[in-house]
Amino acid sequence: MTLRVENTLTGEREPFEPQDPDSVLLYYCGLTVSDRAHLGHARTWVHVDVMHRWLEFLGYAVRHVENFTDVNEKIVARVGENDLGDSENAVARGFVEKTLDDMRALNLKRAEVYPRVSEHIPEIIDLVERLVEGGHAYESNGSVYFDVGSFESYGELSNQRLDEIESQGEPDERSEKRHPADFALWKAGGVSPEAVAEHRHDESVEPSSGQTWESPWGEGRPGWHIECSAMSMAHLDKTIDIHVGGRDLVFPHHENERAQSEAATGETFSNYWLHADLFAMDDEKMSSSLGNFITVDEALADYGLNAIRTFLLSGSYNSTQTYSESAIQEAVERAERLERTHERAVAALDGPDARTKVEDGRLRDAVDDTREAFTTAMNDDFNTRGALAALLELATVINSRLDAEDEHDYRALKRAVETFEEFGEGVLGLSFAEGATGEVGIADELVELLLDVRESAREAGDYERADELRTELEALGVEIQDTDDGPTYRLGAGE
RNA sequence: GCCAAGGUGGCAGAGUCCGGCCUAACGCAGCGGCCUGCAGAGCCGCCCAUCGCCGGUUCAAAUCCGGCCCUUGGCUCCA
Repeated sequence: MTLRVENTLTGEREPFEPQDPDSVLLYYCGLTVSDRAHLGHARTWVHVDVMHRWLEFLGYAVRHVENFTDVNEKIVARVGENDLGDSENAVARGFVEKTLDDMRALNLKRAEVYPRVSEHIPEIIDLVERLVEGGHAYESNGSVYFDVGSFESYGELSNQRLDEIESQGEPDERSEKRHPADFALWKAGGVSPEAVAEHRHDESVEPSSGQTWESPWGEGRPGWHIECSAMSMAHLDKTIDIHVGGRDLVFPHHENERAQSEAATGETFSNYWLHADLFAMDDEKMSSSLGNFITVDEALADYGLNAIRTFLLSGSYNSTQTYSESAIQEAVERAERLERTHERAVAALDGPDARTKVEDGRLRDAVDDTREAFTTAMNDDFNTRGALAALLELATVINSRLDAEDEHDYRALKRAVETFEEFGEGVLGLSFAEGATGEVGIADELVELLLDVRESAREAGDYERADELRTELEALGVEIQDTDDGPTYRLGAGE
């Protein structure tokens, strides 16, 4: 059973075979740090994170490189705004820090490196020089353009025909370019006032033109696409196994990246191109520029890690997902079901009724079936919804068996718990750790105390008082459940 | 206009590559029952789809072929 992935380049689902059978070189086209990250970014991150985790589960050493674009006119447009910073670099730094916080909060595995454009100007210049020397690029008024006509398979990734492409880049570039589809590798001077004006949020601030660097063609800034080629080669290799990013980047960004990389090295840039589909809000793409977004930190604060990850993983990465309150609510329920079942299984495993001599065939079969179903789903182009379904089916059997029998199969229960942790936590990145959904410490002791008070009331038949306590605790985010073994509770988000 | 992805039950969303186990997965919502002082959780069961439309291939199609309609994304910054 091998992994199959949908390759944008060929348009087909093909068996995944890395160059080195033991490792995977993965480059993820990361964020332009000009604003807080939103759920759309989180969706792609979480899916790429699960890909990373699954590849490791399959035994590959994953070398994951993910850039931050910190040189960009949208960043320049925000210089001086509020207390974001008084230079392009300072603004970018602030958002990089926030973004890393968001990533950590989403429980993403760390990349090997998070290279930034501003740190790779020499590599970018080198690459542009090679392209000029190789006849794939030309200088014009201090700017350098890639000659699309010099790369015969230009347009193959995005299925564009050269004669259908109207023009790329800003209007003022047109007169400098030989072919309208040629794109900038290096741009003379700073960011133009028009470009800055287009993205400004605060008109009262003195506009900046951003940083510039010395180059063989004079002062200037790197073009948007060249960065990923340069950083990918600098930190991975000329040829990588997987290039992944959002579907909105296929053209022109990835098309150009591929063209310039392969023109420079003469070798395949990436063997597999994976694209995550977008996240929509009211049937419209969620995006910073449209302003219709929910930030990652807001979403996490409202629903918690497990619900958000479950929500984002409830469809496949390569299909569009639409935000809706009811879809999130569904994810909340699914995530809680997994959490509760895990908790219950652990309690049973550690309790006196888990016996080594008991053999529960149904539970054992269910664990085997789950592991197989989960693996099959993940190997089928990372079908996370199917993987989640497998785990939820196991949850039903676990609950059913725990309900039905007084004594439990210790070994089977242990494997079931391990399956939850290995797949649910290890692969899907959920967290079943104690206190994952709330605070621990003194709060627990206080809740225990109130539960004792409530139990006394119940024993005395004062249900009115008992229900009142339950209702009030619930409003504070403490869910009480009465069971045969006494009351239990879970800390939730509260109101 | 060109390119791409998609149209499956009230919602959400697999399955479509390799046609039959799909009388359509997992789940949310809803309904009934068990359990419970009650509630919740859990369990058992039920309800709701012939898979955008038309035609074709086939013993057999959500799955293959052709045409059409619609939605979204890209062609300007964007995961």
